[in-house]
Amino acid sequence: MQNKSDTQTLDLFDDSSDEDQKAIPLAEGAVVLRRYALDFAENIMDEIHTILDQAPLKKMYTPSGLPMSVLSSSCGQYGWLSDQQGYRYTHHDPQQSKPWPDIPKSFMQLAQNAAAQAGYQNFIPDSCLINCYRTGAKLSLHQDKDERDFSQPIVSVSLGLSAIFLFGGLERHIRPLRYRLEHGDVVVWGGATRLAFHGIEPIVAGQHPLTGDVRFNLTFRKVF
DNA sequence: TAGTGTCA
DNA sequence: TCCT
Repeated sequence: MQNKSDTQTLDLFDDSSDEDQKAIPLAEGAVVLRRYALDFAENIMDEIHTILDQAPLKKMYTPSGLPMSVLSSSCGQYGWLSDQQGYRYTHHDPQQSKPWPDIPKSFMQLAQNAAAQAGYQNFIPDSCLINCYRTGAKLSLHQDKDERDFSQPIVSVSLGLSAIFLFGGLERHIRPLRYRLEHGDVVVWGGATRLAFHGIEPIVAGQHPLTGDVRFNLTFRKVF
């Protein structure tokens, strides 16, 4: 870990080899499980494509009408939506007028195991947001607070192109730590950090053997 | 912050 | 108010 140039940004640099699986603490209750999902990545991508056939990726707009750069879909009992009506979870994919696809068993197992590894037992998500990041796509610093249940953690799985993850504090003014998330990395945060501000810096153009020119992210939540 | 927003 |  070291500071970068004239900013006070805390940058975590990882010097371990690519195959190393290990837990890297970001804060109290927040950890990166490095390469945790690597062995399941091909299966996960197959499942993602099956889900997206049923519930296609869609560009979302903030309640103010501005476009988000990521493309989104969901699976599970609840799917996340954003439009002029606001942020919310629904049982149905409005574009398909049918329920969101189920969360595959392998996803449930991965999410539950990762949560347990991070110290959160019995995590049973009821929603999985699927975000697709193309070149330049980003997510500004925000909190996940549309859920009802803040006692359960967030489990985030990175696939394909890497991205700089921003992990801040409970208030927006706290300068976030920056961490480069790579294919197979899983981030878990909860407890005192459940409502931490977080985001993703613009994706740098690249190619990944499994996902091509994009990054996929799965975010598991317990909404209700 | 606060908003005809996708080029404010 | 997960955008600017």
